[in-house]
Amino acid sequence: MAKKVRVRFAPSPTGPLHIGGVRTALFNYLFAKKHDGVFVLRVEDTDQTRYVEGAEDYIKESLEWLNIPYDEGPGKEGGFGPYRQSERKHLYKQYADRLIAEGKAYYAFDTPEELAAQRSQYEAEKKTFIYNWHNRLKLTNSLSLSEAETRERLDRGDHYTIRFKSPENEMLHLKDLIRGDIQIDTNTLDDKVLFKSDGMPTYHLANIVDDHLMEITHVIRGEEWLPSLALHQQLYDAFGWEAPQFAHLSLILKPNGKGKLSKRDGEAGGFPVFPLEWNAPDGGTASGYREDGYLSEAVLNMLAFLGWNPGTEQELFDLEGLIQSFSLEKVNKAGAKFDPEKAKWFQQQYFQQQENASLATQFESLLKSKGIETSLPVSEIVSLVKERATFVSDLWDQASFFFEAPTAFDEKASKKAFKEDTPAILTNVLGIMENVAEFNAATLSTEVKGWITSQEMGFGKVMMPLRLSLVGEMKGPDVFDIAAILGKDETLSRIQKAIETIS
RNA sequence: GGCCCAUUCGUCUAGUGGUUAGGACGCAAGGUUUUCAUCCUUGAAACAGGAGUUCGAUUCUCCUAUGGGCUACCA
Repeated sequence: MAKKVRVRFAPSPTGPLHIGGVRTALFNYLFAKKHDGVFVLRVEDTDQTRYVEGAEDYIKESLEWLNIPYDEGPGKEGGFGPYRQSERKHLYKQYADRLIAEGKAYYAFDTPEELAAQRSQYEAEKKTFIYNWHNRLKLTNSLSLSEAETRERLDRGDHYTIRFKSPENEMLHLKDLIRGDIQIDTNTLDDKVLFKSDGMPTYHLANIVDDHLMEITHVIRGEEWLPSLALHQQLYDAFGWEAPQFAHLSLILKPNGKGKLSKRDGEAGGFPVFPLEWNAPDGGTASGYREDGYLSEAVLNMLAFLGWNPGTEQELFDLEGLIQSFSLEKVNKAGAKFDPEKAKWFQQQYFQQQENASLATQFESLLKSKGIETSLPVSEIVSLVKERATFVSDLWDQASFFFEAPTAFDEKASKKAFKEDTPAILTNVLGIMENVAEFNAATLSTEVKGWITSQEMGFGKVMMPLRLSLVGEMKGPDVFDIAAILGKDETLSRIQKAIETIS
């Protein structure tokens, strides 16, 4: 029987979660649910110098908003906790020691300054500095030092790191679920630091130990980790552990220009790069999809299609549909440029599916925030202008004239619509509307249009000024629908006002 | 510089050893709406280049180019 699928999303709490990270979380979630598995959140906070207050909460809130909750993680014990690496600190050292005892790792006493000096010297000679078999005996470590000297340094408390002893002349055969087979010559690999002088493990060690201990079966992570796959595989082998299967996701790139999507691109292009608005402890801020009015379903759908597609022509998927259709084989190898326009299109699709009543509630609170109290039927207004909107905020742009009478008339439109005979025409319309049997759209329409026809006049001569009187611009739903909602008094008053203005 | 990964319309992508290379976003034109938007129809738009394998390559192999990632006691 196959092992129960367990995947993890392992972000570092160094700031807000970027949509690339969100996509990684989503793919992990989809894969887990597709295989009836477990989705684990593990916080990788081994670098104390980069820890940012609030980042962990931000990550949790983002997953919650997107409705992709973790099954196990901080606050949700599942028998494999704790789920913060800082709380697992005591676990790692013994594994590093074990590697040393078996001759697979060694102590290194070089200071960061010494290494930096080595690197710049190599660079000056146009050579590449790699801390590995070809020069490790020329550096300061337990391989180049005598046993007694190593002991002495350790005993007197010298700072040290523990490095992995990368083998010479071996060809590694790695496997990636998305990319297939990858071969690496170990001669090009360096002896990575496994354990830092501050007593914390590096990502590499902590990652392998935790994935093993947490019984992770599939590691789905960003492509930036592909180069360390060789190290990780060797670590599993060194410990004699069965390695999980790996899948590396391509990166999300800038909409135009070079490189991966960054916070700056969002600022420059006027679109969010983060799921939620972020207010950093140091005062920096960044906009988020949620605060910009996007529906979480739209963001999820949009993100899923960045680097993945179901192989059919269907593009709109709810979460359940994504779970059913998802497969790692369908994930693309190449990086995808982010397209804010397509993101908007997804939003528009989902926005149109919203119930009028639900939108009306949201619109009402927006109106309230603008200090507008109204007795008009908001739900009806929403149904009239909804198809012109993509966000709740667009509703205001499309319907503000219902709540605020026009104070000016669009210049270009006025030139076209307001002619010498316009006041006389509007006065006639005013008379018709005043005496209409029932003030509703259908009756209004019949009466006014009937009159226009009887006058053998062009429709535009009447309809354009009428719209301008009520709306102020040449936009919006059917004029008679507008008039009906506005009510008799307000409609007549606006027409009256227009007549006065242009006379 | 070294190592690794990638390359189909402007963008996201489907696809196959023989196809009119399909869809979506965006763009353009037309229609509907006597407004605007929506919506509908149509259109322009791609297999990076060069070798090789093959009767035949966009599809397989190699090289080149381009793009991306990594190259920290960061993750």
